[in-house]
Formats: sequence, structure tokens, C-alpha cells
Amino acid sequence: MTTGDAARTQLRRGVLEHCVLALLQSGERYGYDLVSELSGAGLLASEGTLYPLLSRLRRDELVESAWRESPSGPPRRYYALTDSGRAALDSFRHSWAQFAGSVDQLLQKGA
Amino acid sequence: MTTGDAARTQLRRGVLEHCVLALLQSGERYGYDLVSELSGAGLLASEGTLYPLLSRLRRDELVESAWRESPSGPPRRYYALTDSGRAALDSFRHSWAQFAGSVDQLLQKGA
DNA sequence: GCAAGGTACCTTGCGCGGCAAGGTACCTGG
DNA sequence: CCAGGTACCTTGCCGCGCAAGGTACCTTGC
Repeated sequence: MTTGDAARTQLRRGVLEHCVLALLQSGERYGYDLVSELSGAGLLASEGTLYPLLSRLRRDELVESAWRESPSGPPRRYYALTDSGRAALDSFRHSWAQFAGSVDQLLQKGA
Repeated sequence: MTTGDAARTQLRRGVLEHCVLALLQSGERYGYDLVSELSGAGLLASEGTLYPLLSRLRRDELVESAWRESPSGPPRRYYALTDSGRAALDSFRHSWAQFAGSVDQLLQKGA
């Protein structure tokens, strides 16, 4: 891995969940697909993280899922946002903006 | 509290530690003082979080501490950055910028 | 002179979420 | 036919923030 390993791991907490919701905004996606995108963005370190997360999102009814056959390979479970999911995402965007603002300010204060 | 309670709590993970380091940049501070500043900024919910954190920072030699008497009230433990602390802070600034950038981008993608 | 309340430190028990490792099954390509 | 990519999932662990609770100092007011 690049830099800031341990630090990154902590940063992802709580963010990853909402990043998944954000990715679902533009249409339904399946897990393995999300894994590669989030890993690429440096927001996910292990597959083993995402599937339990998706289960939680289903349990909390922020997403709903449907099995579809793949043109090649095993079947995929596709996820889509529910209304609650969209609401949660909007709410998080505010929290994030505010939070990130505070942190930026604090980190620069006398840099 | 305002909004996004639970979300906020998760967001603070790993950030708080480095915010403390950032606050020490401009000179030594004592715990109770940090508590009020960080609480004010919405980055800390409970006193009980900070003291163990400060112990960790001491253990990892990112800060050093010295007891000083207070003009009024019980003695205070003042904390100051070590060289390692300054380095950790610099390193975190990069991680944070990169991380926050990724998140911002992802959250806006099709907002 | 003593109780009340602010200052200042610390500890304990808990829960949650990300990580690593491991496991199953499907399907294609050599 | 089997090696390897696709795609799903589970289990055990660890670290950090939180809430609640605890000690002691010092001032203020009655």
C-alpha cells in the first residue's frame, strides 16, 4: 500500500457506507463491481468489508437488492437506493461538508 | 446535538488524534483546554475520549508532557509536539487531503 | 468554616465497523 | 479437465470513540 495505511483505515469508518450509497445514485450496481471501484479510489482495503456492509444497508432498508444472471460467470446481486437511502445520503453530505470543513480549518491553522 | 450524530461519531475516528497534534502546533496546551476547543468544533463528544488518546500519543512519543501549576485550580498536564509528532502530522495532512478529495469527488458524482 | 460548583485529571465497559483470512460455487479458456 | 477469474459470503480480531463514573483541587458564597 502507498502511505498512511493505518490512518486511512480509521478514516474510512462511516464514510465507506455512504460512498456506496453515492455510487448507487447513478443506477444499480453489484457488489464485486463496487469492490473494484472503491478499492481503486483507496476507500476500501478488503472485499470482506463490503459484503457485511451491504447486508447492513439492506437490513436498514437503505438499499434493496435483486439477483440477476450474469452474461458470463456466477449470478450477481444488484443493489439500488431506496427513498430512505437517498435521504440518508443527502443528510450525510451535509454532515461530511461540515465535518471536513472543520478538519481542514484545524489542520491549516498555523501550518 | 444538531444532526448526523451517529455519522459524526464515526467520522471522528482517526481524525481526532491528528487534530490534537494540529492544535499543539502553535504551542503547548493542556487536556481540559483541548477538550473545550475540540468540543466546540464538533470534533469531540466526551471528555472520556481525549485522555486515553493523549496517553496513546505519549506512549507513541508523538507528544511529551509536563505538569505545571495553575494560577487557580488543580495542576495541569501540558502537552507539546515532538519531532515524530510533527512528522506524523505532516504525513496525515497528505493522507487527509487525498482521502477527503476522493470522498468529495464520489459524493458529488451525479449529485 | 463548610458546602457547592467549576476546574482538571483519569478509568472502565461497551459497541461498531473495517481488516485479514478463509470458504463456496459458477463459468470460461487453455 | 483443471486453473484461474468472477462473484458471493462468514468468522475472529482490534482499535477508537462514547457514556458513565470517579478523584482531587481550589474558589465562592452563605
